Amino acid sequence: MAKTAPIPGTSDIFADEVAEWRVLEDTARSIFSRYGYGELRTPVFERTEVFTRSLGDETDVVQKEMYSFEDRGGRNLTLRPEGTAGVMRALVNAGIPQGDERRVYYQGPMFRGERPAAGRKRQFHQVGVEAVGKVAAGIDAECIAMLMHYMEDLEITGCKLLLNSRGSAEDRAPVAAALHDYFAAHSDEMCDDCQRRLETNVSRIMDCKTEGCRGIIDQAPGVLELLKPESADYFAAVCADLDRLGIAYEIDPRLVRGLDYYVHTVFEVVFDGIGAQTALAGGGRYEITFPGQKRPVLGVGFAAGMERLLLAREACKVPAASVDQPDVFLVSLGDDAFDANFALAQQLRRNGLAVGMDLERRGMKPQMRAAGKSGAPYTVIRGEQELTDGVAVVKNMETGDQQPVPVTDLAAVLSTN
RNA sequence: GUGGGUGUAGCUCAGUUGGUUAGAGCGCCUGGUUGUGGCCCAGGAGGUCGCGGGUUCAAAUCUCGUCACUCACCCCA
Repeated sequence: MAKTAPIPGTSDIFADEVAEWRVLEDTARSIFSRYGYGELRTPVFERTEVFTRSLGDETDVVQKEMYSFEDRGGRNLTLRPEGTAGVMRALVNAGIPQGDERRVYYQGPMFRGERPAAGRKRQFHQVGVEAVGKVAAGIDAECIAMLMHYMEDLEITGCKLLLNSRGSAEDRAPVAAALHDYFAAHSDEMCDDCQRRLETNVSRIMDCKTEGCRGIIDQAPGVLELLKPESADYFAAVCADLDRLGIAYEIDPRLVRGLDYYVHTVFEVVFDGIGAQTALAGGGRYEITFPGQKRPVLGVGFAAGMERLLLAREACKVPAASVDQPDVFLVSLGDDAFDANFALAQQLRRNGLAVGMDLERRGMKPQMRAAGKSGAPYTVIRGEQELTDGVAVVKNMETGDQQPVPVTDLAAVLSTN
């Protein structure tokens, strides 16, 4: 059994579960297209530098979570740990005319070598969107509204939208310096982790849950107050847009995202009840500079963890999507009827019907059991008598009513029911 | 990478202070006279007790190791 188990952190997804995945995918396509986003499918692996350059060399993802390998040509490749970098690479490669904008969404597997836990896999799936190019100021709020629209249609209730700003690229150094100064002054009161973060990633300290650090964090200078006036104005405009769209949000100065490319608006949708993980989706505005490109490419987007959306829907008691079931189940009495039904099944399928049938040539009882279990609303029964009469008995499995129907009319009769 | 919990039938799990043929429910198969599912009844198939050492007359049970699953830390979707 262990030998056939999938690699740790990966899983096999069977039909009943796939039905749930389809809900996520279909809903995404339906909603995102209304906002002008079309699907983009990019490779699951890229040159490693596509990720290291855009996510940032110092981020945890790049430092210890990437599945990297060398291919036969000696190229250093990496299984994508997130979707944005590859999407941006593809759009840049395709070329975006000056002053134009591209809107795409994507969906598919991502890979990170972390220790698996509830809502965290090594091969996990994200559905995300990116608006790239000349991203107008209004896109931040529109994009967030679309995400909340998605949550709503997925019937995920009780989730919360957190909002913050990182300021512009020019804000980053001064803000980090200010935070570093503040926390350095209190370093002796902080936990070991935060002392380490002080040197590696100051902003992460804001996330610390340790009792002793909380007091210090609460007194820390707010990131928003440290921003340049233009950046603060930008953030205020995004908030005003959200108010206009009727989107509820909570400004969380402690919200930090793990990737370096974010600027200005960052947001996260959080939900309690899927283990230790709380983030269902996250995103923001970003800038990525590719080798050979003079200017950074701008974008706004988000990604949602599909496994987590599934868990959240479960926690919200959303009824499971139904799996595909046959429209009709064929039951045969005797070898002649079996042979006739074997051919009939094929014919009905060509007429667009989903047809089930027991191929074991068993007795009628097991066939009827199989018919009932299949969930087919109708059963078609044929024996010698029906064959000579050129009819088939159509049985309604719910009411138990049955009627002889000419075989030539079967497809039509079953299709209308 | 660091810790905790758990590995017994296809699934969910019992298995008493180590004791010989390892159980239940669900599911599956066959029947309950002629060609009718769900309910009920009877019977049946199915297990290297995760794997490998050790202790013992005797190990599913104790011990060590290992692997897997799982939860949490870290971090994130």
